[in-house]
Amino acid sequence: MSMRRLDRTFAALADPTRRAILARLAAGEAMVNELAKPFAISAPAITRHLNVLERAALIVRERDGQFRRCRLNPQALQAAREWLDFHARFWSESFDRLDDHLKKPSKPRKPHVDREPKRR
Amino acid sequence: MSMRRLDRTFAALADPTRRAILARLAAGEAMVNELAKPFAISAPAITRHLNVLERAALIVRERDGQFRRCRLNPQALQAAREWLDFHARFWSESFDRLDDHLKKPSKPRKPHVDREPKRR
DNA sequence: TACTCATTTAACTTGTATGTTAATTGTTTA
DNA sequence: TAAACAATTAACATACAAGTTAAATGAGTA
Repeated sequence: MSMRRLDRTFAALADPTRRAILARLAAGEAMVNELAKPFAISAPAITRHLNVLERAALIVRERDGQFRRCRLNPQALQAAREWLDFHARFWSESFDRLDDHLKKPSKPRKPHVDREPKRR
Repeated sequence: MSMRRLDRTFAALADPTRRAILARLAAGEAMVNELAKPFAISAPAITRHLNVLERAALIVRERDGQFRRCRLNPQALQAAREWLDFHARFWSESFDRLDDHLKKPSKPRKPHVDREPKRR
């Protein structure tokens, strides 16, 4: 799995407009102008969001006469899901180990640091 | 769940350096200089990545003497996981419906007549 | 053909992300 | 106390993200 592909997937998901577009497409295919309706941004801005989603392989576009039909590519979420699922589990295990360690320290740690990190 | 929080989480995950830092931290706590070792970027750049991760609540930092100890916050992945899991399932259902639609046009179905696959 | 509609591209503006080096803060140690 | 070390902040450069308006492209229709 390519790092860049994950980069693109996560970056595409980091925008609320794009997540909303994906949520709409989950209910079924749609044309660009329908996807644009809920948003107060220009048509070119929508086109750019769709470009980002397409480059991330999250959607597919095809011409349909005068229109352009958009639909989801459900496989594209998989890589991101796998990364998250794997790490979520791994993190929990890491924390279980930390718990054990804190409950039964094999040797005394440094004394408690009673200081907050400095805030600016 | 807040949109902005998801924004921050996904944006933080969109960078390979930050994902590598998280992967390292999954193996256990670490000080900043240890986290910085694998990367050919300056210390301030690492600090900025850690700031992004902290603002996304993916990590926690605390001073430990001369050092600063970093560890994961495993809960922070949850919102992103939930979004992805929900949508991944929803997308699949969406595709199942599409399949049904393609396989069962309005006329009574004829079980052994297979339609051609979707055109590209 | 000319007109209209859907969408994209071009050109530009603005804000944010990511990196740098130099200086600063806070802690440990000689 | 002075020097060394860890990490951050300051100040700056550059690249990219995301929005705008105006023009171009491609398809349907009078």
